Amino acid sequence: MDRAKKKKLEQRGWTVGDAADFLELSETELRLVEMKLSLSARLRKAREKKRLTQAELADRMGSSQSRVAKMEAGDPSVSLDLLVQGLLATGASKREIASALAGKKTAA
Amino acid sequence: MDRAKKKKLEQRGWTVGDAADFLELSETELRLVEMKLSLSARLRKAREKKRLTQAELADRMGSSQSRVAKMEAGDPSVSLDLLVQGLLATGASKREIASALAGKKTAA
DNA sequence: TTAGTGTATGTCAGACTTGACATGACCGCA
DNA sequence: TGCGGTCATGTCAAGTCTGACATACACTAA
Repeated sequence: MDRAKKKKLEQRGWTVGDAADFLELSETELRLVEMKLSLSARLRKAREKKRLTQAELADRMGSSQSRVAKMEAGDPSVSLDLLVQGLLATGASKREIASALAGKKTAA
Repeated sequence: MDRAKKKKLEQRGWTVGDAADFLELSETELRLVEMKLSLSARLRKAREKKRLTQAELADRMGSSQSRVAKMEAGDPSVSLDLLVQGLLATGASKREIASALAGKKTAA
């Protein structure tokens, strides 16, 4: 399955850059990882702009500080769902989330 | 939240937590669900445009016909991750996915 | 130093998601 | 009428993700 490959990648900690030697990590998977990284970067910016601590944001979304840290760190154990929930919890709009997902520059 | 809207969602199998004290959380939940529904609608359009059957798309993404059906049906058991992977498998770009996520009309 | 605040990282049981399968409904066609 | 192709829905073992916790690190102030 595709999943085995993905897991292999994840064990190397998102070696997104040059997975060339790493079997054909499908183009799709790379794009998905890129999106996640874009969102996690945006999440940190959004949280800092709101001057929230990780613990405060965690509280807002019913999660924990450690998971928020992982979200912002782009940890492979974090789903797209959770990243989006995190951004929503900072008050981001769908449009803002979409823009982050597309990889646009942080406007703030 | 709008009663009719909620009912509609529940008919599709989504359970929307509705305690008054969790109003804010429900609001973000709702937005998340809206995004998923937008993406699933877009997925069906993208697949049909490419003239792929559910089984063919499933094959492309290493999944199964039944799961693709659930994706397009907006089944709650389908994650955002999987929907995005599905769209990527149809050849959609990040920008197109972002646009779908934001709820824009299908432009193409 | 010690204390306080904020963040990072590893672990794990329990909850959730997944692919696969079975099965049924629908449609067009011979 | 049956047949082949497509899609929908339910189920479930196996796999993944999650919140919580413990702990460590960085920095600041007393």
